[in-house]
Amino acid sequence: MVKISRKVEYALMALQHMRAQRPGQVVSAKDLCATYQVAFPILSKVLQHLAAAGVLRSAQGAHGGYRIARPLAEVTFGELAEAVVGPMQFSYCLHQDRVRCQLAECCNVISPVVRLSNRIEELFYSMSLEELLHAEEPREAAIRARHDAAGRARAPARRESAAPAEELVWK
Amino acid sequence: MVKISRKVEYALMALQHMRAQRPGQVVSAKDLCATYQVAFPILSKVLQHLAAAGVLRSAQGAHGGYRIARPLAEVTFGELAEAVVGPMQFSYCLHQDRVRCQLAECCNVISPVVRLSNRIEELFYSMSLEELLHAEEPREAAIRARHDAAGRARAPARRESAAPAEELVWK
DNA sequence: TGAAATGCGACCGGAGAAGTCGCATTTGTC
DNA sequence: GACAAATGCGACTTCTCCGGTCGCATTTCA
Repeated sequence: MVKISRKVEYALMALQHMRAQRPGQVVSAKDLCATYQVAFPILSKVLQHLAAAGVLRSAQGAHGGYRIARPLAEVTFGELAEAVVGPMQFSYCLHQDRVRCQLAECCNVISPVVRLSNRIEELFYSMSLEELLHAEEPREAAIRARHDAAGRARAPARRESAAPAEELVWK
Repeated sequence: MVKISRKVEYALMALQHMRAQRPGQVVSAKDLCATYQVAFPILSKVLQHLAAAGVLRSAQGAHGGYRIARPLAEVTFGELAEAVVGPMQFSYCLHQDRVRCQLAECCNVISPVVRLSNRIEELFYSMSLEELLHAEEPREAAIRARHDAAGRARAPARRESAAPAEELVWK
């Protein structure tokens, strides 16, 4: 009855990855897809939503990509979820106009359901992404390392030698 | 991404109703359906699950029905949800054998997802039904009163006069 | 000018939830 | 003993939403 949306998992995966990059380092959706075996269009859309919500910053064009826009300690899980899957509707009861809930006339649990929804919402908006993603497990570090090595092999020291990484920072 | 299942709402409705009955008073599924405009088979199944979980006690046969088996302060929302919709699966990650998650090989968010799931589970198992249903709103009291009045009209003082309510308590 | 990236909207298929049907079983009452 | 009223339970259907796909526009670097 409570399932974390796949899109939210993808968002966490992307942020977990970016969190460990050098500051200002850009990661393209394509790269992330290759590393984590996710279909491009869907991960792409997730990243776009995160960018629209101000969690990521995007850069179009060649050598574009995404990077973290705000410290993850300042972003809550609730914000992330809402950015990726839209406003939360915990219950049929709570539809704005209540038009979808045919029980409205005789419902005796509106206040309990509201109470419950509030508790869940509080939880989500009290957890920062930093708290959630902290303490990367060895397994997770290994995956990222593998990805980074592959990236260097594919584009041998191009960015690193031709231009300092700092030039990739947005102005 | 988090929606309270309709069945859980039905369970809360039934408990909210029974909570206000006299101790030992039996309520039939049919009566509840009539009051709250819920299809009989589905509400019936919800009540059966609650009975199987020990939250309600059922009595078959004529004048049978359901009543609350344990003080609601001792039953958590988590128990209720699990009874009604089965064991919670917060994420694709967490399937026991992990066979359903094709990302397992390269997933870098297993620990965050577990952390998140635990927080939600803690919340659900820390809320008692008493806490959730307490302080019935005027609106909810009115609905129950309407139901009770209708019940007395349909079966005029039969149980009340012929036998004390206490005789309906399970032995 | 072309390649590489994001941005975005329309569409499709499948899993799971909600709801339906039908029948067996139990129990009180006449 | 027969009947009525209730729960018990499993198989089936219907529908909604989510994950995923496709295609094209736009931006930017070299």
